[in-house]
Amino acid sequence: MVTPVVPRIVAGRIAHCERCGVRARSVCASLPGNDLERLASIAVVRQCGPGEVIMMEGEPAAAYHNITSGFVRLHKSLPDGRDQVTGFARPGDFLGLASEDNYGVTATAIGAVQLCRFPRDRFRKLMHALPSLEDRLLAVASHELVIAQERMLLLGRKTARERVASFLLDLDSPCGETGAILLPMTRSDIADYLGLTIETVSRTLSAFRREGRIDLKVANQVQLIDRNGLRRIAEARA
Amino acid sequence: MVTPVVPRIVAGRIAHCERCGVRARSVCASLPGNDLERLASIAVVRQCGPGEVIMMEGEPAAAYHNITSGFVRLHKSLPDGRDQVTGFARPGDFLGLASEDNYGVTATAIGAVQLCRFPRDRFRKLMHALPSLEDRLLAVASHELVIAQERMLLLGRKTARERVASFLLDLDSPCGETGAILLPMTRSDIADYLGLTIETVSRTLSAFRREGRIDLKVANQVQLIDRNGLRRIAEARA
DNA sequence: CGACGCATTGATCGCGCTCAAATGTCGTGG
DNA sequence: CCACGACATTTGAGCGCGATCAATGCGTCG
Repeated sequence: MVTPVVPRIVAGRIAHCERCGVRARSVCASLPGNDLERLASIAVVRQCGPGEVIMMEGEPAAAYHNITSGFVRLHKSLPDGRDQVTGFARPGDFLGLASEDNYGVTATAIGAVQLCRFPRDRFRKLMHALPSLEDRLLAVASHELVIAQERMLLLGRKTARERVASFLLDLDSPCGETGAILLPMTRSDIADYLGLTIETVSRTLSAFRREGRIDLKVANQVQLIDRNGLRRIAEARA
Repeated sequence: MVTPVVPRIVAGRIAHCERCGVRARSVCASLPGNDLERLASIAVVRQCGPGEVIMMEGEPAAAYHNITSGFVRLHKSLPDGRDQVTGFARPGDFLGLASEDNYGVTATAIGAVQLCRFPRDRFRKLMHALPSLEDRLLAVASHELVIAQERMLLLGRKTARERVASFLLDLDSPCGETGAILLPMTRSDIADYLGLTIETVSRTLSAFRREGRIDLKVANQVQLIDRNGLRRIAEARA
């Protein structure tokens, strides 16, 4: 078994922020040492298995969460089962911001997930005491809004090819320029993210492979070959 | 000519917040009298004609805006002209939140628009000095995110009938239960908002009229008749 | 009046969905 | 090691919703 960067912590125990591998990427980065301790004091570490629901659309927003390891699917559903993934969350991402009194989306663990849970009231009180934390949250929320607007353009106006190309390029940057992209999510997740069906996603990936734009070693491992070509497709240029 | 609720103010003049008709609806509502004056001191009133661009996607985010009268179209475009309206803004709404260093969307005046312009740096400085203002902005951003997620579900997964029904019901509440809904935007705006074409929007509205769910007195005046029926369609129930 | 812009309606097309089958992948147990 | 089943992915065939192309209606303004 591979040793994770983040040390395994028993669920329910207090977080050890100073050793946390995602601190630099997360909202916690805005806090100096002693303030970080105050945040840590209200955090509870939680473990989730694959498919486990972290928070449920429509239910009272009891807590905020910060992912320390694993991937999470954020999604909304229609009564007949149609599902729209609004986003994927990675280690360091903050969940629950998109809430008023009730959660707006459901968060489901894709694989094993570890996160810090902050009870809503205590977190909000602390946020008011720590201006740099609120600053950071506003920045995160604004950034999420920009992402959301980009996704509306994708969902409302882009073709299947453009959607899949955009998706591949979005995944590209965080994973670095070398090596293949590892997809933590299934075709079904991707389809629900892009507003398509699994078949269309699969067909489009196969087409990109035939055209020499990508290489599919295994189903969940994509190597980008012709980034510029994909970029042209994604942005609908030429 | 109809006298507007908000007194006409010459462009470039300082705002008169205490007389402002939209104060209760906007971010300014979070501020007590003397703080409001500080905000007013950095505000510049601006007038825009129909079609005028208030801010442009990709350009440096030089200022925030608060609409005091008129309607605004927020949208993103693809190089080939395809356009996605990410939202409509009404009096009291705050623009520019969805920005990092550059604007993420373009804001275009639909009719005549009047707004308060806050230079970015001065506004951010003031925001840090006035916690209740930053609080309010975070609340606004969170709310916008919830709206955005709902729209992703609509754009990614709903049928044309479901989209149009959702649109009509969304417009319904702010306009009250009685009388017809006045649509300030064109069919083209609605289509770009719903990820459809003008023809499909028009056909769907006609279908709803034939089915006795709505009444179309004139093209931009819709009377909802069967709200429950529309609700069933919008939510894809039964 | 005619010209223009916006909305509606009609006819046809095509992208992406649906239904169906084949193929691949992985874990489990003989 | 292979046989087997469960499940994810790929591929194929045909269809339908919404787009496209085109014509008409309709209100406003010069």
